[in-house]
Amino acid sequence: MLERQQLVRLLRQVPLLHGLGPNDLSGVAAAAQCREIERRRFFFRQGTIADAVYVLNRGRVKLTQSTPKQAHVLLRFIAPGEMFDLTSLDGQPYTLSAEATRWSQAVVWKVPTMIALMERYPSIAVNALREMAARLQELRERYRELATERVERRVAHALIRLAREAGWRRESGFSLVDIPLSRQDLAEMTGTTLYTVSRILAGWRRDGIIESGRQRLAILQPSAVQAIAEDLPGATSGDEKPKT
Amino acid sequence: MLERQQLVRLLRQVPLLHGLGPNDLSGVAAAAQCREIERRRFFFRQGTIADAVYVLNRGRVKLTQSTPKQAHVLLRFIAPGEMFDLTSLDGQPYTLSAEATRWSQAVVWKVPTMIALMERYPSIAVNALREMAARLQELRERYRELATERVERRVAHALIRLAREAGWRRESGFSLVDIPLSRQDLAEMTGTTLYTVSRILAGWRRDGIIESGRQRLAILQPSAVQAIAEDLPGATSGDEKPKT
DNA sequence: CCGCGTCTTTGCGCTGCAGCAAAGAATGCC
DNA sequence: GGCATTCTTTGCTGCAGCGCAAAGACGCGG
Repeated sequence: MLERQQLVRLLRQVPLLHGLGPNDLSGVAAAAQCREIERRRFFFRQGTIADAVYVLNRGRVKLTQSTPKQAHVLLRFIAPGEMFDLTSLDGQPYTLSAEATRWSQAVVWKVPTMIALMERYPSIAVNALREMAARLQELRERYRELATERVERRVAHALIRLAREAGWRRESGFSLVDIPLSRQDLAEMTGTTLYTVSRILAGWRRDGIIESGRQRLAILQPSAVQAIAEDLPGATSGDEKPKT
Repeated sequence: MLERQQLVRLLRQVPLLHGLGPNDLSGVAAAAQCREIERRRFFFRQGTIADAVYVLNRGRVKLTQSTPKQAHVLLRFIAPGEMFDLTSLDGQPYTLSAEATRWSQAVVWKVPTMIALMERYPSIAVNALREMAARLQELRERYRELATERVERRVAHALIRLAREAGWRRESGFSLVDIPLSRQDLAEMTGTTLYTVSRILAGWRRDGIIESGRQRLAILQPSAVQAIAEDLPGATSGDEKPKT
């Protein structure tokens, strides 16, 4: 658990609370609770009542949605400082689950508390809007991809996003060390199957574009991945497409 | 154009402004502008700077996103009273286009103006958050569908949503009269092609589930559409699926 | 009322990808 | 260190749905 002072210092880094002065922050901190959970445990699960707003402090969280018949979709990862996607302010159930991919710590406000804080410090609400707008934007983009692009390109896009959000720059390219990322995960991010993902990655590995192992992945040639994601020349997947 | 009084009366119906008193509303109205456009014209287009927040007053608006290579995705329709999805508060370009499907009128605030209003009347910001959360929720659901369900079921879901948002109840079922809805539109909503949509609708028409013509569509048996959308018994598409 | 443009239908061939199955790797646990 | 578990790879088969082509229906404007 955290001391008040420590908590305030942390909250200063949180985009949701940008623009608040030290006194304000202290008030906001006073209304917060703190939760820590182990790897593979859930901050909340789809179906339970959405009664709180979460901001991740340390660790890494995976937001997923699942269907009655056990098909899962991986929506996004949350990095420290980010707010978990909020689903409802009206006591509806969560429509997604938040699972820690490793030990994680989050700051939590009850929904009515947070609404009161927003009424008192409107810039919190505006910050939240910004963050929601950005999420909506990204999801729309992925939706369009899913509707219009083939699998290989979607996987390439997924890697680019992951590298941006959680990639460590190395001598050559990026490695995605922060997140244990299985083929299954990638499949659930891109709307395909683990088999197809495995085949695609195998191809890229043969071409020296990536390096990959069990739950690990490194991008050796970011530009090549980019080329596959867009429709640039230099895409390697076998057939060249001669422009007429 | 509208008189101030008339505008205030209209704004009273707008969810975004719920909770504001008459004086507040008058102030909000004073900061607003009004735009009217013809069918097939755009309130704004993807790529131009997002400098305003829109609330539809009368008419019907279609939000679409398109790729460099002319593939289009139909994100949603906006009904009177609804806020257009906001894409950015920071001077980024719009990532979608807003086209009137018929003569439409919208109330418009410049982004900095709206932010100032939100700082002054925080409940506007909270209302906006609610609306954004709902959008995000729906989009997530559609994303999951696109990733996990087959085309026929996605189309059924699209019809259900349309009926809820814009359907007129008739003796039997619903007719979707408000929106000229082509096969192409439905395809762009569900991530498929107009051919496939046409074939699916033809099948349902044979089964008496719907009635459809050029840009028109009526649902005769809502429960049958529901049955296809979920996996209920009574789905008609040829093969029964005997539960083992 | 005719002709033209737009929307819709349907036949047909093709392919990207799903989805078993089964054989490897890598890892963790006792 | 060895066994069990979990993750990955890869061959093979099948089919849902894409997408061309061409004909038909509808509705609008003149």
